[in-house]
Amino acid sequence: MDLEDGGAKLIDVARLANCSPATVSRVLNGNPNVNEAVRDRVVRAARELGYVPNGSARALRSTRTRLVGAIIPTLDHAIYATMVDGLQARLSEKDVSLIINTSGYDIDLEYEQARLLVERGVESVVLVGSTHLPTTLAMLEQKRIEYVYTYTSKAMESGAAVGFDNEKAGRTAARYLLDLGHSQFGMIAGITRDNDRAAGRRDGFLNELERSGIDHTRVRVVEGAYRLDDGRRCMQRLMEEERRPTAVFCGSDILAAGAIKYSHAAGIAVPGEVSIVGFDNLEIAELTSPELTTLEVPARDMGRIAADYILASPSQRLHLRQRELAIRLIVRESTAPVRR
Amino acid sequence: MDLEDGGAKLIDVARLANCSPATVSRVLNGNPNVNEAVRDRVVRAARELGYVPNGSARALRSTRTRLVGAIIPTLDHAIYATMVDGLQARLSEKDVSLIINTSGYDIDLEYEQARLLVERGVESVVLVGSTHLPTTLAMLEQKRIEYVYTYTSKAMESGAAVGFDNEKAGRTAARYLLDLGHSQFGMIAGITRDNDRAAGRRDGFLNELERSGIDHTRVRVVEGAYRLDDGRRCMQRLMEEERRPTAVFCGSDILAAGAIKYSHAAGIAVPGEVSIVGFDNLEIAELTSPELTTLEVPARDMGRIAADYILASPSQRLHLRQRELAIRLIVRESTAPVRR
DNA sequence: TGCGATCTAGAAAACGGTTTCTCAAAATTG
DNA sequence: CAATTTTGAGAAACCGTTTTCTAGATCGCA
Repeated sequence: MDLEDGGAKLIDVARLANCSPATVSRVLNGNPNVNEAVRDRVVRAARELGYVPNGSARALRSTRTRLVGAIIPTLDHAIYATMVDGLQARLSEKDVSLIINTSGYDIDLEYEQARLLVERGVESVVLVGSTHLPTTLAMLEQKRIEYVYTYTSKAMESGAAVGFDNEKAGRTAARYLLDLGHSQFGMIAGITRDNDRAAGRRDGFLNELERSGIDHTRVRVVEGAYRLDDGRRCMQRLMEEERRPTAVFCGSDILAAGAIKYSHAAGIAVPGEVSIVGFDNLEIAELTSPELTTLEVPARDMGRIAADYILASPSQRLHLRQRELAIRLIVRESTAPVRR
Repeated sequence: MDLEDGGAKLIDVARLANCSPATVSRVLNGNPNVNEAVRDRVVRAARELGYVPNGSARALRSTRTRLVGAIIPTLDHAIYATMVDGLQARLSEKDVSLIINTSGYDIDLEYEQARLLVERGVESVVLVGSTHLPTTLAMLEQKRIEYVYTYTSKAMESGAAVGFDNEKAGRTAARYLLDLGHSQFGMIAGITRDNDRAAGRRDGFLNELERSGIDHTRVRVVEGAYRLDDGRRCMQRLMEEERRPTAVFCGSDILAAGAIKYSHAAGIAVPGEVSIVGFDNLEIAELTSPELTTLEVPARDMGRIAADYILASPSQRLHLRQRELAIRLIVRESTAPVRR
């Protein structure tokens, strides 16, 4: 009768070790109040039976699941995949498992996924950005589930945030291009609907221009999803305008790469005729020709730091609630002073 | 006393709906043997209380967790991230959650993660490639957990596989370059240790060359991790050889992109002096100049099909056990007939 | 030696659902 | 209309752990 169904249970270990289930539980959980000899017998018995505890039972009784959820727009974009990679790596060091869901930038779908995560008993949830359904947040709060915003630095009343200031990032791009002497601007933003980050970048960019006397209505902003082709198309629209921009800020490196592609095809010199700034500093920023000037987003760090927050004790958390990471301008070859 | 701890439980719903817990359970699980009126009361009560079932309790009693695990080398490489994206999307349509772990190409670490997944009660595990510790597989089998190999088409005795034939892929690359008239070859392989896929690609490449009378000892093979810089360095080593190759096959697009970068810097014309073939057909293949000739790996499809297998009933599964997907050669600009 | 404090470990009660068993009422049948 | 089947719903057992409660054994110390 050795071909057991699922395997040995705790009580089987107890029997083999000739002790009570309670004792086995204590040994397995590192409770010190157990005699050396017994401990040994239990460990041996557990190994012999190939015993693996039943997580559901454990979770049910102890009300601790050691489960974390993350809901991100997509794994198809390196910026999120890398964040998750960092998050997962750090969590798994502490035997915490990560359930991941992709919402495709849809906050209604996000709610459904959050609900499922709650049902699974996750103890924390990592979210992207700060645009979420009120019901989503209410549900998490009602269930006393920690949540962490990423890619944004503004935490709400409850919940924490680890990320950067998207508006400041937009301003940085504007400042840099202004300093190069540009005065004709265009922007290829990501889709800003339900996306505070894309919107923040755009607003920061426009605001900084405005502060330097450039009316934002004179700045053409087009939006595209995060695909190469969108970048191409958007750049085309920008360059077919009556007054061509000499400087274009893109909401992501992918869009920027597409913009460069289009420029090549259309015989527009980069950065000779138009300077292009990307966002993210993905590996591809080094692959475009010319190489892409861009803003570096600390994706992996965000994941790691979010994990640190989650793993911290409630008292430690207070210090970690709001964490703004720096974003750096990486100057490469796709930008130059404006040509007279 | 409304500020409840975690929220309402099933029994609270039962009380409010004035029925037994069993009935509530039936309603929530779509059991048809329940009167319309009662069903209505239960649904209403559940909504009113914001009831969310406790997954652990449910899993414990029903022995079904609706949890799937995936262990991949890294999320930092688009080829895996995209597969996971497809996998997750399909699974979540059926309310199955995905726990993901990255092993960093370390099969010992993979075992630890598999163990944790087993403990969590996952019903299936998605693995990458076919190189795994015997104990890992034994554990899964003993616990009657389905597992699926991806990125390889050879299933073992037990378990399923959805992927492609890496050796055939290597042969395809060789055939293509041979047909272009090349006779001096080099290869930049991924790290082949514990990596059947990278090794398969290399072997297929060398075998096909050998079949055409090219001694494999004359083909220099260097290995690099999957970073741009590794591609650069490897290409350098290849091109500093006495007899320079005129055709180089790279185990991934990233390596190929690095190789092209190096060639540029070193003033070696691509494809004039050396043809370069990549592998994966990532988005970056369109960004290099010249654009990269490469082999397309159906990453997203693998994820989706793996999900289909997992979601299938045991009887359906038999048909799906081994699924070989086609890989296509995408000819772009980085390859050309050998120069006389 | 005796008495409280400290260890050690077992018995039994949870945890929050699902499932089985049972039975009354309603519907169907001859 | 009686006998039989079907339907609807409750009572109670159960899933596999952890935790609380309890108590015997051992120890320290007066």
